[in-house]
Amino acid sequence: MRLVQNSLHQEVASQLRDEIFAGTLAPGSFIDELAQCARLDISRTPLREALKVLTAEGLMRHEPRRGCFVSEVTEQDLDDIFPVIALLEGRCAYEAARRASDADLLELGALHDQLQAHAKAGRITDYYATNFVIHEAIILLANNRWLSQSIADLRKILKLSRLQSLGAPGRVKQSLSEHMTVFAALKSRDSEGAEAAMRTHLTRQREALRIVRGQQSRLAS
Amino acid sequence: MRLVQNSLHQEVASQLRDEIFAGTLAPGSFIDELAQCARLDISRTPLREALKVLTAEGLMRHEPRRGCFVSEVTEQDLDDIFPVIALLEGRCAYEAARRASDADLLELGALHDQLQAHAKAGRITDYYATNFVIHEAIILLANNRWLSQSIADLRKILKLSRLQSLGAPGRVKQSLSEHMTVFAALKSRDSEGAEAAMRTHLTRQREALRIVRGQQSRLAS
DNA sequence: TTATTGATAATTACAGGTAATAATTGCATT
DNA sequence: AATGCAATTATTACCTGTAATTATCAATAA
Repeated sequence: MRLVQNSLHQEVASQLRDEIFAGTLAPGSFIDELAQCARLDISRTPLREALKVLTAEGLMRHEPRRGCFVSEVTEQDLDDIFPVIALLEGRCAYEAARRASDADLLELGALHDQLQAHAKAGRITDYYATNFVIHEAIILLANNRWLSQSIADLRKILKLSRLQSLGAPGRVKQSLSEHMTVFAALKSRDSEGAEAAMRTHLTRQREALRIVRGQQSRLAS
Repeated sequence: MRLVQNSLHQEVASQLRDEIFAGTLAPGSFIDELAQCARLDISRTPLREALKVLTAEGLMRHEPRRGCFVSEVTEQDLDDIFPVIALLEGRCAYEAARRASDADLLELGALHDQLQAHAKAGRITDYYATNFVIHEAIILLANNRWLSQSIADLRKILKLSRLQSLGAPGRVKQSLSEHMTVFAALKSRDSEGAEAAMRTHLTRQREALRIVRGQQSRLAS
């Protein structure tokens, strides 16, 4: 039996990462090392190592002799990232259509039933959760470590900006329909159809997001 | 005027990265912290911070309480990575075909003349260099920060395994021809053609590599 | 001879101290 | 009153010491 506790700097990185995703550490905010050390009750070494990790992940930006700041995601970043994720997850769908076993498709089917139920009942949070699980499942089916890694890296940046694309009017229903199209293509082992449908889904996601953000900025002004 | 010297840990990370790419630090090798500190004449803090960065980049693997090891790239990794890069650089070519100005194409033309000259003269090293510049130029023309970033992340892993695809018989000539096809598509603003040609180029690169590696492993056994 | 256990040595992980640099504030000068 | 300079403060960057853990090696028992 081997019980290797994770390094403290990993734990700290994980903790800070979650706080960034939760918005507790807001984009642009400065990280006061001593304050964080006091708050987390650790010394400066593991904190600084954690900050280096988060910086390498793109979640923070480091200015020498000045300190670390939580990264900010611009509209331009979103415009850049979404097409790339669409490309990559499209490829996942393509591969998934070729590799998925009947058992895999059965599991996916159950997930899509859930998705449909959540949509019908208006349970947005649950819809988000199941939606996430479906995307993960398709990525997993592609069975390509580096494809997954690339997507995960980019999704981390998206997560930083805490998007709420389902807030757009009618978006849940539309999203569901797109998902069902992807799934139908997977079931019929139509790899190119699955790829195209997944790309469409993510492109529409970006458009829905633009609408929501447009509303929000209009409200703010 | 603002002259911010880079942090020591960044310098160290950069130095170690170069040594990994050069093969001085071989894949799988253990990093003795004290020995490295002595060699680089620094203390343990900046070294350890650098190791965290390289680990986050995927160039090293960290085992708690055991230390850092240079990552190893398997054939499976290559099989996974190349299709993803093909996808991403294909997209770059697609975008480049739409965005390149006449001046851009003129510069690219000059680079392709160089490439052709190096190939004809059998200057493999120069061919590699110009080939690299052309890829970079096309990536830049796509004008998508995160697309570039994703490619760079993956290329770092490839670089770790010090590939020599041009060692395959006839590969230089074939590679040149593929490049000219991409360039022709760019010149005629044929974005889909450019994308397809770039994908073909990188797929063939993987095949050439497989041949070279096959020969090498046969020699080794 | 091999396996297991205990002691020793080597090395990582974390803490805290010192030095260097950037930000800030107050004062003086224009 | 505003601006520039200087002194002070705050904070990062780096170094080193100590504790904790793992690996190594020898000795003993099966």
